[in-house]
Amino acid sequence: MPPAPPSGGAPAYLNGLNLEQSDAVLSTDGPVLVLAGAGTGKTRVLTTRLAHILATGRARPWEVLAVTFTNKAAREMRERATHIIGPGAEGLRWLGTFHAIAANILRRHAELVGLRSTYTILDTDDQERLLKQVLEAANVDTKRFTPRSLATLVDHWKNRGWTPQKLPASEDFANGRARDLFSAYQERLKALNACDFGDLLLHNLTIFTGHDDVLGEYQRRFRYMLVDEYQDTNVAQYLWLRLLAGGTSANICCVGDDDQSIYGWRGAEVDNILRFERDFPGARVIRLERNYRSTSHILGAASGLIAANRARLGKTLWTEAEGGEKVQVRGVWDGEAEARLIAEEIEQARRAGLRYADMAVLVRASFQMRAFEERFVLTAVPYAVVGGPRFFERAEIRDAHAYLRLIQSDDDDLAFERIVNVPKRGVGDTSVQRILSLARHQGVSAMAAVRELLTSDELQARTRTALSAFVRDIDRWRAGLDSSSLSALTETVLEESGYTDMQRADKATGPARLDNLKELVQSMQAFDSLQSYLEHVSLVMELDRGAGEDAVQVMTLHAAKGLEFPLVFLPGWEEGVFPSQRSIDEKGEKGLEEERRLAYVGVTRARRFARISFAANRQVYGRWTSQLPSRFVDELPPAHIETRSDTGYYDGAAPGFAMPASRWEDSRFGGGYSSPGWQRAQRFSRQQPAIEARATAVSRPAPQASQPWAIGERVFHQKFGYGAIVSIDANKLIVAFDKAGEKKVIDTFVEKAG
DNA sequence: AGTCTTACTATTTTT
DNA sequence: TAGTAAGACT
Repeated sequence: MPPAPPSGGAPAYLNGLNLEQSDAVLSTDGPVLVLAGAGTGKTRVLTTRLAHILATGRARPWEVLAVTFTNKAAREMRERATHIIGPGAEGLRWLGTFHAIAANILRRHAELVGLRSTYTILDTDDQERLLKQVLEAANVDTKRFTPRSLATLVDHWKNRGWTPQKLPASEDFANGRARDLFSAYQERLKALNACDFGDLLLHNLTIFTGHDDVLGEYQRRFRYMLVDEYQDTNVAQYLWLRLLAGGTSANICCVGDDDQSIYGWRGAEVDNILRFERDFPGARVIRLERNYRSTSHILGAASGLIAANRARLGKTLWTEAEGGEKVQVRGVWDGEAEARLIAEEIEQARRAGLRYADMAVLVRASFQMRAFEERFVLTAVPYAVVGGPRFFERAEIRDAHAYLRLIQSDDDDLAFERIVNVPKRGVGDTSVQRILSLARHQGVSAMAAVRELLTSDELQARTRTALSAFVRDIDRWRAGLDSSSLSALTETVLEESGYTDMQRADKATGPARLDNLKELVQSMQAFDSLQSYLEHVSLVMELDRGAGEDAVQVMTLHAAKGLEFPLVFLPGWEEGVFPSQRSIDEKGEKGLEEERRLAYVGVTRARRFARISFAANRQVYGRWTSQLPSRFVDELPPAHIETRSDTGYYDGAAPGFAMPASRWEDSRFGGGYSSPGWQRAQRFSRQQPAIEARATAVSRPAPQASQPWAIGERVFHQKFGYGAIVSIDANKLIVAFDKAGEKKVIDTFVEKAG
């Protein structure tokens, strides 16, 4: 603990905060909603508030729950809190992302939902493979009903807090099989001792609502709660927070900005923030409206734009930074001309003293990036694409992880399937199916099934040799876990398995993949156990890689949230592109409002200069299309913009797009959830035990009762044909086959003849 | 088991 | 247009 502030004087960490900011920091008790507009010092308020709670002894570090959405935000909060109050902040065990904290809680109470504390967290790729198996097992046409679409749907359900039992009848997939498929998937997860991202929160809800004692323990522990980006919370997260808050007088502080809610498609419910005062009657609402980032023209343009939205709490941003350049709006002939123009302006800005890293190109969708990349390469403008394909989602990284997961545990069937024949060892599809079928019949893991099959004649000799070597390798590497470092072990595994050789043989993509693997091995040096490493990668899907170069940042508008740049380019403001046609088609007026918030986020990223542009023609997926300027261009207040059109494609007034005022019915949560939320959560809690009772600790389906075999009995085998039983040893039979001779087989593969 | 060919699809993606 | 994924073919 740092020394108490000198009596009478305000603590140093309050210096430089404006009135509203310090109000938000000092109103520690009771529910508080901080509406923090773009650039108003939100992070500073949040971290200072956290530091203040600790510094004044209101709570000890482990008694504060502080949740964020991203690992980056969590890291930043921890660093800044440590900066203010020193090492005392290190005890902040409950500062992290929703998922990381929920995963911790689930580890402690896994058995209450039928999991073991060693459960694994599946990523979206594993999730889709598993769903594919579920769909195939249920004879669903996976062409018409893709695993991916079901994955999206399941995610959506879980985001709403729905278990299969709670799934509303209105939800459908594959002609009325939604619930069955959902249930089957959950059963498979349990059998694998695994859960997906959505489950982390959902299992928490099941535990909290079914076990008052557990919930009570956490409610007492968390004396203060801080929630970042509240506008992005989904229903499950909302319920989770409500349960932990324990009542309407909790010391909960939610910080957010309804105007920056851009993840509705991910399940975020702007309504959560809009109804905070109803959820917590008597809550303090503090608005941070003084902007420290942008010039008044930029703020004016952004404010005018967002004013067209209906569903908002309303804030008026202001700044003392008067003047500056007006937001420039330009029309060009086509996408190529747009890229050329922006590349030129980048060089101009650089001659005027800006660094490349001070500039960003923010696009709606990644297909827009190509034009810029091509132009930047041509004109030697250094650039960096932020986001893009994620490191941990690359095939080679996932392969390496699959090896490690299998070394960690024989039970990881998904890992087994992924790498049993990578690199090729001559274990074909048929053999793999045979293994999995045996595993399922006996209720054991695939590895166990392999071990068993090796003692029989079921597999071809060549396959058997290959699998036997594979099993021996895995066992040997596992034995090496204790004696060598994780990164050394991984190198050994990649080398000895033949994986690196396989990549070396691939002249096209091999080198890049080998680089990635090297990087992976590098990043492992920070970990001392395989367990902790695997846990880390499943929750923190990121790798800090050397940024720092002076380069123009190219990214999507979504990726830009929370960032700021002196000069921001906003290309592609055309109807259909931005706002995205699909967004409007799918979500109507709500979708449009979210697009508008995205535009608002984009404009407010700029500190000094914002340059909006649109093209009359654009090549989309190889097809030329004519574009109209975005309705958002019309909505920009003329006083804050300056339109320039060297080509005459823009005459200052784009065709009007009079949108009828929204009359979209607010059918928020599929019925029930809407009012009042707290009572709903309580009711939800009463119903849970029924589900809980079913979640017994069965981790694999019960083995099938073994058939009563008799010596001399005639049997039929898929591969060896007819024969008679010679001897019986538990589930292994020696059968004298009419054609194939005497073979040792496993009873699940034979049936009684005749 | 590996290679070639064809068909399909294509926003945003905090964990 | 391009990139992938599944199926057919050898």
